[in-house]
Amino acid sequence: MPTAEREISRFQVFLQQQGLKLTSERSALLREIFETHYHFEADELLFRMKEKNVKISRATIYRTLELLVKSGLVRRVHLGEDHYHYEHVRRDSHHDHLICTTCGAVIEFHDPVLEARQLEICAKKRFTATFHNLQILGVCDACRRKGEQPDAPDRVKMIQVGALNLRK
Amino acid sequence: MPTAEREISRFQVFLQQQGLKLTSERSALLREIFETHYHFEADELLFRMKEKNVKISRATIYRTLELLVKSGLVRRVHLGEDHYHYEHVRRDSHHDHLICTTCGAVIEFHDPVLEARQLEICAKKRFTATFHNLQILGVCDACRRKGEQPDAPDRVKMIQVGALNLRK
DNA sequence: CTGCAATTGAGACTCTGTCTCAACTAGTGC
DNA sequence: GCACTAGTTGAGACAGAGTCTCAATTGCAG
Repeated sequence: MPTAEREISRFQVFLQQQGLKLTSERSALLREIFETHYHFEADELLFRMKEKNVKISRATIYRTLELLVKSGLVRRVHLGEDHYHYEHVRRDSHHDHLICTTCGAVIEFHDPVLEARQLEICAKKRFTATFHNLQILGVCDACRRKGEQPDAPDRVKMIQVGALNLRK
Repeated sequence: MPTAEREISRFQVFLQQQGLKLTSERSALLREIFETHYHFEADELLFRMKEKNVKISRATIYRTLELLVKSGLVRRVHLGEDHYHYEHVRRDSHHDHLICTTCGAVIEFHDPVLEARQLEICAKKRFTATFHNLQILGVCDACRRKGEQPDAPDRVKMIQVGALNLRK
């Protein structure tokens, strides 16, 4: 469903509020982001734009991503361990991530009970939360079935290999 | 309480299991880490070692930190937004972080209810969790009291400034 | 005490992300 | 519609975190 138009107009409103302009580069990027699913990285975006013969510089990508994060249309998430990852925000559907350290799979989930408890904790500490970020690292069902090595040294090696996989 | 000796021997056991060696550099680093409280960064460690006239290269610091993370003596955490932060693990006292985006303060907390719920979620998804990482971003009590600007444009600016502060 | 595998340091390298500045536009006001 | 100007762009230099290489060194098993 290539309906990035709604998001583009939301972005335009945001830009106008800040006295900024909607350029062709910005809308091209937004279109690319909202036509793709799930998570992406800044350099991946640069590559995809090049592939489509849309000329756009790295600086502009980073600058636009910053604006998109501020506008709330895109969210920065920590997935693997490395650098930033981004995900577009369709509605206000917040979710967290289970990350398989063996195959790198990312499973999204949303749990109202968890969210509510977090707010309770913040209230107790007189902390005004604006955002949170939860990753649970471990082994997904598929990977667990494949390799069932129980002893300690092997497990360490497995984590090592998993980390490498994560870095793509 | 400068009792890094217990951790050093735990590390040695780990190293031996892996067929690795305990060098003077490694124990010096471990001592430094366990004599300090709370969070630190790799380059900060490099600087502190230089200050103490303990010669140790950047490569060795990174290599040792990797081993320490694998051994479970040190944990990698995402604090601000940038790069890695580390914290030593005294016992198995896991905790999460509230991070003030205005002043950069880090408040640790631990909540068994939250942990239990996370395990329930993993069980439901047939995911075997080994570790998790939760940061709640927001404004701490002190910062909230200081600046009480309610209107929208200012809030955006505040978040912007907060992000800058975080980067030290 | 010896041999050798593991480790170290120095510095080159990579990668992500930021900054600069001259050239270029969006879009407001006329 | 046109001109003006503040905001934007691209190219590439730059910065900082982290990794890699390789020759020299060292821990430690035998």
